[in-house]
Amino acid sequence: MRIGELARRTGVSERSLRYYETQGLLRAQRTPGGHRDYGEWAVDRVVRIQTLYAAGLNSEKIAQLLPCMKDEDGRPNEVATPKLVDELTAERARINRMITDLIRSRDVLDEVIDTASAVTSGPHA
Amino acid sequence: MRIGELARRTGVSERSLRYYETQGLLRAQRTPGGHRDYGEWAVDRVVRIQTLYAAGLNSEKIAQLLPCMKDEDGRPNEVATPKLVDELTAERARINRMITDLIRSRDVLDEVIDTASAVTSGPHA
DNA sequence: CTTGAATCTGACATTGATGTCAACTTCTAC
DNA sequence: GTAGAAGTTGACATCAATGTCAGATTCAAG
Repeated sequence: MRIGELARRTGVSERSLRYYETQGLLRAQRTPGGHRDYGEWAVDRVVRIQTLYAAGLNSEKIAQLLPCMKDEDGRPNEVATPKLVDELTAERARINRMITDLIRSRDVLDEVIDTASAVTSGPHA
Repeated sequence: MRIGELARRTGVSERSLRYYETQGLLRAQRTPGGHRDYGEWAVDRVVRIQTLYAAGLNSEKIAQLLPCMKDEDGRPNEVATPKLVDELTAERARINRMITDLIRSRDVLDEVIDTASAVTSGPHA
């Protein structure tokens, strides 16, 4: 498929897809005329990339991580080096802190929302 | 206390504390000479601000939200308007998506880390 | 062949909290 | 009162993914 279809199917802009390529996250075959040509695997790949970006990993880490993830054949292409494992462990801790924080913030929002709802619907006691 | 101490106690840079003030998030008394003078309450306030920033809320939302949060006296100063409640509900949904995503990413990291550990410690079967 | 849609590259802009630096002022301890 | 630490404002830089635009090329369908 070409970049437009991949963008549509993943919800990621063409701009970003091209950027991923420059970051070594997403390779593409080229047509004789130079247009990118992606296989079906690209959809999963882009979703993975997005998920990892959302978790606060940067391009470099993702580029190192992707080949260590299980592929559609159920096995990774590479195994993480000790150095990478260290970095990923640190990322994991950061993600845990982030989750804790998000839950705390969500609780705050819930409280404020609940309070407002209780007031606008009128005191019941 | 003055800005240096507040920065030290909260782990937030003086630069950021001044920025919070411009965003209407943190008020300060001033000494006759113009130096900021914070009460004890400021420590909690800054921690809250940080937590909300970490959850992806921007200054404007935080500024609206803070007065609706329970204070040290256990009751909010303001109640969220319906419009704000709508926005906060949207933020809540976003936060939930973010948490889901973070957990997924954490699982991925765990898998990669476990795989690498299993390999470097030698296959046991 | 032609035409319009899609894609290409490259450059520049944006965002928003924070870093950093400069020049000046205030505070505090002696 | 003086020195040095700490604070003040204002300006400019940064980061990293993404938006946007321009000009040129390719693709696909008639």
